[in-house]
Amino acid sequence: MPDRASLKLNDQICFALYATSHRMTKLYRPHLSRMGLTYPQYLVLLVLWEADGLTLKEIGRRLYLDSGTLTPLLKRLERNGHVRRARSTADEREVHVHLTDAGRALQTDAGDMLDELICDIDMPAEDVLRLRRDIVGLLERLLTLTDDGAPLRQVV
Amino acid sequence: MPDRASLKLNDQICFALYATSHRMTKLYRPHLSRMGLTYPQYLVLLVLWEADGLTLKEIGRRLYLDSGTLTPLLKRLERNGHVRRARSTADEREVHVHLTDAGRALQTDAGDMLDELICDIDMPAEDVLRLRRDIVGLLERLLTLTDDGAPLRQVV
DNA sequence: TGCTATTAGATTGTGCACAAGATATTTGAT
DNA sequence: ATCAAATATCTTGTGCACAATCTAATAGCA
Repeated sequence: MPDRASLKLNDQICFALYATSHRMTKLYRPHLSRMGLTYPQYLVLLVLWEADGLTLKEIGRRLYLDSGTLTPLLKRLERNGHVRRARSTADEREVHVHLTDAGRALQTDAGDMLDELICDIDMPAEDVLRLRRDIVGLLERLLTLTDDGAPLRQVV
Repeated sequence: MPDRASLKLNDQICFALYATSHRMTKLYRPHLSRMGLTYPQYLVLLVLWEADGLTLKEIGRRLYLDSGTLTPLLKRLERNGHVRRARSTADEREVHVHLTDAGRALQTDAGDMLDELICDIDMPAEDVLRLRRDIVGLLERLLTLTDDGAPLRQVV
């Protein structure tokens, strides 16, 4: 008979992820707050800085968020003057999201923020890169389990 | 002059943590749902299975959650018959949280769930352990920056 | 051309997170 | 003993997450 899984809190990798993710958000919060953003709003801007004018659907695909989360979030970003939402003329089901000048301008502030946070965390860049790569490895494994869309690998 | 930080979404370790944590919760959800629990409620039970009768304050310290999150969460756990809340007689400011028989009984189901999830994820135990240790290493670094909590007890 | 299925997004409802502020109890210094 | 500070919890308000459901637009096809 194989070992039973540990039920101790501090053995759970899911709790390590949960706590670390929230703590990281907490580190960003005061900086983002100064820019008038929340953390998920900042993620949307990261996406748009790379590819402006994407649809809600595509933003959601990249961030793993659905319309129930993004619709109100994008409305707040629009109300605060960071983006503009526009129905596609070609396909009126789609909503394209475009940066405003104000939204584009925040990219510089975000760069400054990241430089500062990286300095604060003060971990060897190599270690951070490796850790990110390992976490993404786990993420990809989870995606094959929960993504009912197009699983790359079938788990036996 | 040092390199500027990358603003690409997929270079952000914070996003890797964010996405992986949510995805992990998604993997737990159907199992927990069958047990009548949400993921944060399950975390509270993990704590109580290790040490029953803790105060709200101490549960919050271990999970890095404040009373604004825990008070309503514990009320739901109580409404669903998993725990009992009781003001301390010694110090009436404190609320001690005790497992009910039903709450204690869920520990067995949780063990079965974990065995199943570990099997689904199907990663070498060694890799998972190392990854958890590395994530906790980052967490502890973050705690020294935002610090108002006690560090995680390092296991193994 | 009509009908059906699919798709994109919006809405509703529940449950976290967490900041800020209120309340009640206890502690500690006079 | 008295009152100010500290402490534990509760409350309120904002903003995610996400399941479930709805609506409108489009695509596919007989």
